[in-house]
Amino acid sequence: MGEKTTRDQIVEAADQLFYRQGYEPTSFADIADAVQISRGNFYYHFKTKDEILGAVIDLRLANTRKMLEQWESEGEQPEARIRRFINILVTNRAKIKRYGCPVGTLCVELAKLDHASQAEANKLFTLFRCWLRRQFTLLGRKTDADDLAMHLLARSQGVATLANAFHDEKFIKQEVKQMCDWLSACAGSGVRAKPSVQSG
Amino acid sequence: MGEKTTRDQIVEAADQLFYRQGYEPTSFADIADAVQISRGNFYYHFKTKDEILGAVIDLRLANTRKMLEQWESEGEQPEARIRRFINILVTNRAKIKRYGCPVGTLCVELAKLDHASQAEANKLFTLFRCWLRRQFTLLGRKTDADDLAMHLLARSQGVATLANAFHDEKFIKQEVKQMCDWLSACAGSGVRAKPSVQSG
DNA sequence: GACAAATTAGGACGCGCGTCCTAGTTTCTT
DNA sequence: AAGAAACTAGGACGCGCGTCCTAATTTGTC
Repeated sequence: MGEKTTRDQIVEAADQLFYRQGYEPTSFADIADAVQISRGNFYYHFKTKDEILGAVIDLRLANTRKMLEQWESEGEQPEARIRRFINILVTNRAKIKRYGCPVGTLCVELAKLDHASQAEANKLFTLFRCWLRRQFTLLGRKTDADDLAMHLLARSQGVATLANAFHDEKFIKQEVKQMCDWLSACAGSGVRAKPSVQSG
Repeated sequence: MGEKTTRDQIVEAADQLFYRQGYEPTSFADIADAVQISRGNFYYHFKTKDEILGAVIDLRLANTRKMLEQWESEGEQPEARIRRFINILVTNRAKIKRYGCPVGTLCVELAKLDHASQAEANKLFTLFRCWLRRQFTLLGRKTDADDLAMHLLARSQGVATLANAFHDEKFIKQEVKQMCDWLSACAGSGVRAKPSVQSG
């Protein structure tokens, strides 16, 4: 029923803790405490810390895929879909202000640790990238769809990082508005050579 | 004379290691090994890990200040100065690809650790922010200078994060070009209400 | 050359970590 | 009801960490 398996509870608790504290600083004990189980029980489900990281990444990948598919199946125009992506920043602004972007901060940390799951975590970025690319293609920007996707990803990342550093939610809204304007211009301009310029 | 004090050697080694591995994952032993001194000697100069973090941040603040002052004193136009800022991404592209932005990644890590030196590290961002704001003001963008400064900071951050995740230097050059175009438009348009839109 | 101050070496400490084990309990299957 | 399988509890291990101490050595001063 409403009951979740112990394993799922562990993965979800780890997901939250990794987001809030980071992967390395989060200990087995932290997670076991959060789920209120013994470390022995924990060990039954996950033998190593890497293993649980893998499970957390898989969970995030699955959730992200689900979200993107839903956005795609709701019959909107590609422009509106991309706008949904941009608006995640606003929806999650409180958490972003406190903990940054869940994808970006994890990838940054794993890159520094030179961790084996780096590539796996980067798939989260790739997921968004490919989805955005498809939307831009549908928008008629065949030749530069990938550039536009990367551009938008980068801007979102930057906004999240700075909102976190300066603890500033207003900045998020401001930049989101600009990104939406940029998107409108993108959509209106049909096929072009490159992402080009905004005038300030 | 070429001889640096042990203390300076420690701080510089820590600076590098914190950048490459992150603060938490870097141990006293790592730093002592890099400088080839004993842990006891290390302890003579720095009693705690927080203390050395403070010294590293101070070093970065001093170096950054020096750099910005130099850019300002070399008699260029504000637009050219801002272009210098943007071009750090290209100059340091190899390191950024491997380790990300030294400022952004440190601030992200300290935020997750909820570390006491968080505010101190954020001064690095503030340094750039204020410097950029001044340049935009000189450019005639009095009313939105700070917005433009934040906008540029965010884009740089995003580019660094994604270049790191995707191990892509070409992306850096691409985005730098766009930022320079954006800057030209900024400079050309005189006083305006807000950063506004780029057309794709 | 003598004495103090600055510097260096290297080991000791307690703690928390990831990991692992074994014994107990619950749940499932028939 | 019985036996197997799934699950849980809680302690033990070795290691590396940040920290701290004391003794040796170098450097500076008169």
